Amino acid sequence: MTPAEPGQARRGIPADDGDELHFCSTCAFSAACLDRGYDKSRLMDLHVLVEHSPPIREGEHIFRESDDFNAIAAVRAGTVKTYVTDLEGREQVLGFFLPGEVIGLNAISTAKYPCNAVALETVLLCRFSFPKIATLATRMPGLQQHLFRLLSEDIGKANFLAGDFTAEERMAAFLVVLSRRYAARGLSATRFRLTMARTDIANYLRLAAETVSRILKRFQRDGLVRVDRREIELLDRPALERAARNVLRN
Amino acid sequence: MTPAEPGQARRGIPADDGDELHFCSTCAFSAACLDRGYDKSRLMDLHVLVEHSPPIREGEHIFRESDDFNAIAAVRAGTVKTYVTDLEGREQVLGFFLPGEVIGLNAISTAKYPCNAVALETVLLCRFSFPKIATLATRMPGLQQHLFRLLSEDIGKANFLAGDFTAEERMAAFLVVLSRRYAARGLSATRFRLTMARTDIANYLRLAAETVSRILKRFQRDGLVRVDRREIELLDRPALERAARNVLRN
DNA sequence: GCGGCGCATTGACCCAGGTCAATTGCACCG
DNA sequence: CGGTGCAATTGACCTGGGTCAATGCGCCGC
Repeated sequence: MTPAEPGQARRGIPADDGDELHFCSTCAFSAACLDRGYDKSRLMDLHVLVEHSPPIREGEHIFRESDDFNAIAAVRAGTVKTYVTDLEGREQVLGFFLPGEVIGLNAISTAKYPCNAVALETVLLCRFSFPKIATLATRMPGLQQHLFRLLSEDIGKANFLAGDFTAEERMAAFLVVLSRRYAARGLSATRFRLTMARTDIANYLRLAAETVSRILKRFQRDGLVRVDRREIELLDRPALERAARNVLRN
Repeated sequence: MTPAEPGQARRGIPADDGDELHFCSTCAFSAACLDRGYDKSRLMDLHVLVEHSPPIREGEHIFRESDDFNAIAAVRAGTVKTYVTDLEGREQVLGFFLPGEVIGLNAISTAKYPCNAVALETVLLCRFSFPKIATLATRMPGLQQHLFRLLSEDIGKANFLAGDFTAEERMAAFLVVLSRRYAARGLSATRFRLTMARTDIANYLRLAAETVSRILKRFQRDGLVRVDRREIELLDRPALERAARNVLRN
């Protein structure tokens, strides 16, 4: 079972025999199901089709480009990086996935994973066979709705990288978004660990690693953040939000 | 009813009274339903929940940012541009939608349209109430699958803009993709009309309009294309594909 | 403690593409 | 047919951020 995380209660569904039907607290589907009431027999269905992965160690791949698609997965612990490599073998980071987030959604259309996914630290997953969860969704409208929403959300996330923003705007937005995502999981919004290397951040933001260094240094000089190796503390959140406002638009 | 288009047969489903249940030939859902066999009563359901829009003239909006989301729509004719405006009022073009393509999918997650959609020429739509089509999808697994696929596809399209590509790569990829999309609709892959202004292309590709001009001119000088106002002919498709290979990765 | 490794930082330089300012050219119109 | 207006083009110049090369620094094994 998932270790309890700071600031977040473990979720469980009382079954009528007094036992509890446990969902891992970070699983992206537990909240959806709990929020809409449930039909116990169907939650059982959902529970049964989950497969909790053994720990995946740093550097190990979860799937590779053009592998057959069969399952989506919610990250339970750790960080997953997705990337593609271009024809010259250069890596292009597509995204980072934190606990509670779902990987593999972009594989549905082609039935092959269109990118690689690798663990940046020890990772635990909940895997869901996609055919099975889709079938189940036909009987659980709430689940279907949740899947539609997850997919739709990911379309919107594209804008983050798509705009022609300055290096500073990108970096600020990256930090603010990370902070929000950690906060949504009940972790600190102001102090957290950058679990990815500078080169990965740079690559993701379509910047040079050198630029990331320089911008972080500038942010630190201006009192926006304090950085120590991979630990970061956001000191002036409003200023960061302001710097990111064109990217985040709210 | 939709006027027949060159190179594409009109689709119809024979009903047992000898009459035909017509789907507009460009509607994104007709193919999905026809390809998987059908249950006539349910196709009727789908047919009934379609609302064919009256013509929307150039410059008219289909929806605006933060409008309540209620329907997705397949483009039947014309081109739709989606865009957002940043805090300084500058426009950011998110995409162009040609006949057969579906707009509004990125609105599902928030229940509000996250962008504006405007007609670039006279546009005809098939609107589908989203709650209704979602409900219907629970009874038509093929339709649900199709919706999942459409959504998943749009996630992938993001990469197109996300990479750090050169102006030349972007422009070449834009032309190749347009060509493929027209070809998929049975139109010419080598001669077509750029239905959007240069500034829109530039904005979409995150380039300056001047750069688009210069690149098109360079392509023309090198014999890759012939451009006349908004008409374009692709003369050296292999060279364009080569120029776009890093973006398209295949 | 020492050497080596890999990530991160810093500095010097350069260039793709942005910006600004004209100019062209098509379309529409009275 | 000249005038008006907007999109597109062209040229001159500038700069954000990339590239390259060197250096720093925490960490690990020995």
